Amino acid sequence: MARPLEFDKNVALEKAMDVFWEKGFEATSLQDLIDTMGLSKSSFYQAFGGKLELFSTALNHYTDSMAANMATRLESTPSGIEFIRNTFMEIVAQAPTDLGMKGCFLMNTASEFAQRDTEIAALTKGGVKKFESVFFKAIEKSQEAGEISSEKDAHSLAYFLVCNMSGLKTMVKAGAKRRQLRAVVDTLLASLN
Amino acid sequence: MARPLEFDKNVALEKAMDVFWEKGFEATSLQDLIDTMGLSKSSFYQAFGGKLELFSTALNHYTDSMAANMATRLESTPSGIEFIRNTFMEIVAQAPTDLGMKGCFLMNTASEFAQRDTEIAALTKGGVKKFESVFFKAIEKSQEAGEISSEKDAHSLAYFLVCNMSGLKTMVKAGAKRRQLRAVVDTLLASLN
DNA sequence: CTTATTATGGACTAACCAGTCCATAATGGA
DNA sequence: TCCATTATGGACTGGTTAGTCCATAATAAG
Repeated sequence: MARPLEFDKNVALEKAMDVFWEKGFEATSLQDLIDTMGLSKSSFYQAFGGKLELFSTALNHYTDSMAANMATRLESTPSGIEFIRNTFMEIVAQAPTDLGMKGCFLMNTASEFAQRDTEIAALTKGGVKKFESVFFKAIEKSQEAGEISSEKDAHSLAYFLVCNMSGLKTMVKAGAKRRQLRAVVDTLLASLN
Repeated sequence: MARPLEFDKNVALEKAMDVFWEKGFEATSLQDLIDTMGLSKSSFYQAFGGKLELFSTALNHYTDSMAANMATRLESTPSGIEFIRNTFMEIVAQAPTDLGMKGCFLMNTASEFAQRDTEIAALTKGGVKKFESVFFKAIEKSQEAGEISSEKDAHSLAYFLVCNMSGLKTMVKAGAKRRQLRAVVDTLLASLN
C-alpha cells in the first residue's frame, strides 16, 4: 500500500537503549541517537515520537527483557539460592567490562531523573517490581526446598536483594575492585541462611 | 589592595553543591548555577574556573563534610552498631523528603558520569573510601565491644555497608516505600550479628 | 587624590540543542 | 501505468549551551 520502512524497528530500539543505558538521558543527544540507530531525523520522529518517548520505550524494553531473562534462568536452575548466587556472581564477573561499567539502566534512570518526571518515576517503580518479583519467586523456591528458613519474610528478602543489586552495580561504576564486590556478595549470601 | 569579593565563596560553593546534587551535572546549566549562587558570569568564572571544575570542588566538599560529619557522630555514639543503625535509620526517615529524594551526591555522580571522566572517576573512588573508612572504624569499635564477631572481616563488612547505603538511597529515588526500606535495614542489621 | 589591582555587568560568540516542515522517493494496490 | 500512501533527506527554526572579552566600578596603598 505504501513505501515500507527501511530499518528494523526492534533493532533500532535496542541500539537506542544501549546509548541511553551508557550515557543517560541528558548526555545523549539526538545526533547520538540517529547516528547509532542509523536513520534520518524524519524517520526517527516518525517511528519513535521524540527523545523522551523513545527513552520510555527503551526503559520498558530493558526491564521487560531483563526480568524475562532472569525468570527463564530461574526456571532452569534447580535451586533458588543457586540462581541468586549466579545472578550476583555475574555482576562481579562482568564488573570490569564495558557492560559492567554501564551499570543497571533502570537504576541509572532512577538516579538521574526519576523525580523530575512523573511518568519516568512510575516506570522505575514498575521496573523495580519486575525484578523484585523474580527474586521473590527464587526465595519462595528456596524456602520450599529448605534452603532458606521459612520464618523469614520473602518479600523483605526480595527487596533486600534488589537493593543490593542496585548497590553493587553502582559500586562497579564507582570503581570497586572485583575482590571487594566478591566480599559483598559473600556477605550477602551468608545473610540469607 | 583591590576591590573585594562581593560574595562568600563558601556559601556560593554550598549552593552550587545543592544544585549539582539535586539535578546532576548535565541537567544543571550555567544559568541555574549563577542564578542560585547569586553572582555574575564573570565572577563565576573568576572564582570557580568553570562548570566541571566547580563540580569537582563541590563533590570534594560533599564527601569531606559528609564523612567528617559521620566521623563526629561515631565518636559521640557509645556503640558502633548503634551508630550504624542510626545512620541507616536516618536514610529511612528522610526517604520521602526533598533531601531524601536527592539521594547521595557521590553515588549520583558515580552513576551519572564517573566512567566518562577520569578525574571524576578518581574523585568517586576516593569518596567511597572516605565513607568506607568511617564504617570500618564503627565495625572495629563494635568488634572490640563484642557486638560483632571478631571473626568477620571488618573491611568486607564496611564495604557491604557502603554498598547498602548506595542501594538504599537509589531505592528511595526509585520510589521505595518507608516500610520496604525499613525491612531492608532490619535485614541488613540482622546480618551483622 | 592618584594609581594599580581586582571584581563585576553585560554584550557577544560559535556550537549545539530538540524539534518541524516540505519536497521528493519509493512502494503496493487498482 | 497511475495513484494514494508512507518513508526519507535535508534545510530550517528558535532557543539554549558553555565560555570569552572588555569597559566600568570599586577598593586599598601610596
